[in-house]
Amino acid sequence: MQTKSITIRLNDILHRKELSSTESRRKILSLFFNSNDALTHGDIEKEVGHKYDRVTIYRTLQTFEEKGIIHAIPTADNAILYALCKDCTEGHHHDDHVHFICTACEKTICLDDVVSPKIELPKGYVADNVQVVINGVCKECQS
Amino acid sequence: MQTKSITIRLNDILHRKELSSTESRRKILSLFFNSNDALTHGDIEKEVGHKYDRVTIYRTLQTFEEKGIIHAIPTADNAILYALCKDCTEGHHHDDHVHFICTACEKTICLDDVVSPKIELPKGYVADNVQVVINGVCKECQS
DNA sequence: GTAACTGCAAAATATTTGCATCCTT
DNA sequence: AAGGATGCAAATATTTTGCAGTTAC
Repeated sequence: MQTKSITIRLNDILHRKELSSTESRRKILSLFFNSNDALTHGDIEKEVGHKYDRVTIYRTLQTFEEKGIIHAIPTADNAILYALCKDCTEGHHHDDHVHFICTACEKTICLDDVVSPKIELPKGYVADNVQVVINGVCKECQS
Repeated sequence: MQTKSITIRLNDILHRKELSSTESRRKILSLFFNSNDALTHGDIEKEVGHKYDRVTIYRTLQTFEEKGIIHAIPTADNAILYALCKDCTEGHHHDDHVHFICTACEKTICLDDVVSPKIELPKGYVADNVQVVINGVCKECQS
């Protein structure tokens, strides 16, 4: 049975991060797995309706980010976007891939295979990580 | 007299963008000229105290951004940072330089001379603009 | 059983809107 | 004088905090 094995997988992820496997966490985590694009707090709230408290969603996203399950994507407007991490560990994110924001469908996508470039900085500056966000038109929206 | 010539310069910028030159706009614009790093709404509010209404600051920042006087810098936390534009026109920003966020002094700096790299995207994706935000330690904060 | 997690209430903070008044041109 | 800009009040939205009750392990 498909559903059961997914639940096991979610349990597994949570336990590896030393988080207890609760219904709300499994549900929110599954939303990320079922979505190709990044999600905001608002997106999640819309999806789950009043099933879970808004505060729980805030706390869950924060916990997931701290534990390296999801990462925040910088955007110029005020919404914090989150997406699944590939290889992040607690307290240390390795999301050195490019994020693509489509101006047509408004979706934000992790281009996991496109790594951030090395950038030559002026003398005295030391880079820790490089975040790249590209605006444009995505594959799906090309006419 | 120095002060007067600065005022003239601010007037000039505002008039070129077809904005009337008001005290609050000149003040806020001058803050950007006097700051090396990017500013948030909150920074500006702190600087001007209760001299101008909070709403005026919101509206001024929005107007400045629309007119291409300042640009918003994407960050992963919830604060929108603004910095002066170099060559932006109304409705079209050309801020293809790198932004540097120092993890020590927390300042965000426009590296105007470091341009965003060309990035090879997967088939079907078309880039409009490339935003690069680098976290690290800035020149001033190197021990 | 116990520590961790959630829901509820409420506080704190941030942002937007409408409208009357004032200022720039 | 006229249109645009500001200030104030208030509505709305967002995020945080404390605490009591519930759940996972």
